[in-house]
Amino acid sequence: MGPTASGKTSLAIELAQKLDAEIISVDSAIVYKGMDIGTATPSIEEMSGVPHHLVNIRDPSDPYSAADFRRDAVELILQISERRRLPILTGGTMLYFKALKDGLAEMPAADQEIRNSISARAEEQGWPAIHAELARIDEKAAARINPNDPQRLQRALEVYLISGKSLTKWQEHAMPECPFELTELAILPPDRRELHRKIEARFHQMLQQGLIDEVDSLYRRGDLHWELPSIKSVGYRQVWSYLEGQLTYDAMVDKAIIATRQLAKRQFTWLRSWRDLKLLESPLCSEALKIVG
RNA sequence: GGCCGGAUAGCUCAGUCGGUAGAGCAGGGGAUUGAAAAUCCCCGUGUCGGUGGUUCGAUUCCACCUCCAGCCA
Repeated sequence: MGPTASGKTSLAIELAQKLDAEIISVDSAIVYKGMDIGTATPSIEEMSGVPHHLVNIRDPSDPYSAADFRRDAVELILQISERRRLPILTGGTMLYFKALKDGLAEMPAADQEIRNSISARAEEQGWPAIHAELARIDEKAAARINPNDPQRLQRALEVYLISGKSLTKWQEHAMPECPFELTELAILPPDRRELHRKIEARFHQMLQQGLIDEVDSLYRRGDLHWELPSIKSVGYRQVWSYLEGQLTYDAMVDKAIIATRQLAKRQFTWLRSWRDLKLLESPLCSEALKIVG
């Protein structure tokens, strides 16, 4: 685990080579096809023959979720173990790690039509009205969810509309245990300013590698739009706005770098309170090997 | 050289009819159960460009200076 631009990918590959392991990506953007440059998906050469899983498995029009990840990761870990090899999970999507470790309560999956109808109502009546309705059917969820948080309000109401049972009721079920023994290792760069410099340099590098063209070919498909999780991801969202003429080139570069820094900050927040975490200050393979033991 | 604006938080700017000032963005902290690279919450002391003057008191009024932008020559 580690924030963006901390060196997870190359460390994981080096470890995998030394331990005869396979890599499972834990990343909500790397899963999408045709999104390689902006997600820093390792190239075939960088993978150095190490098998990678959950990379380029979804079309950007088809949203992936934490529940999808948990299901896929559990299955892959079992398969890799059967081959008598070690699975290494690496990435920066902390909710996915948490879903694997602590499980997810059983409940209905997302339903785009219901989401659309809730959004349409919010458009008319405002999110506070949605919050008020949620308070009638699920007092606990309404108390917990901020009235300004459309995404969580929508989900809580959606679960009720699909199943007739409140989110809180579903969450009262025991979470499934993690069926595996985990060694949890994180890179936590000690100098934020240094990480910020790396983030900036890396975005300029992505531009040189052809990020604009990559996003443009998604843009020109015509069936994708800015509300999709894929297109909302860091870098893609800003280049998309630039292609639409909403941002100047300079503003796009600025905003993309800022969004990446903010992503790194949220990743730090997850990691600071993570239980049982072994910390590395920099992506050093020898130290990591010692910890994995 | 003359005239006119401007100079206030890291940035863009508001404001103080004279009682030492606040938004947005950035940045920091936190939350996180099928969108999570998402979504949301909390956090604002800074020689108010410099030096003098008027005043009980000046970031605010006045003078000069410095720098930036515009117009005129």
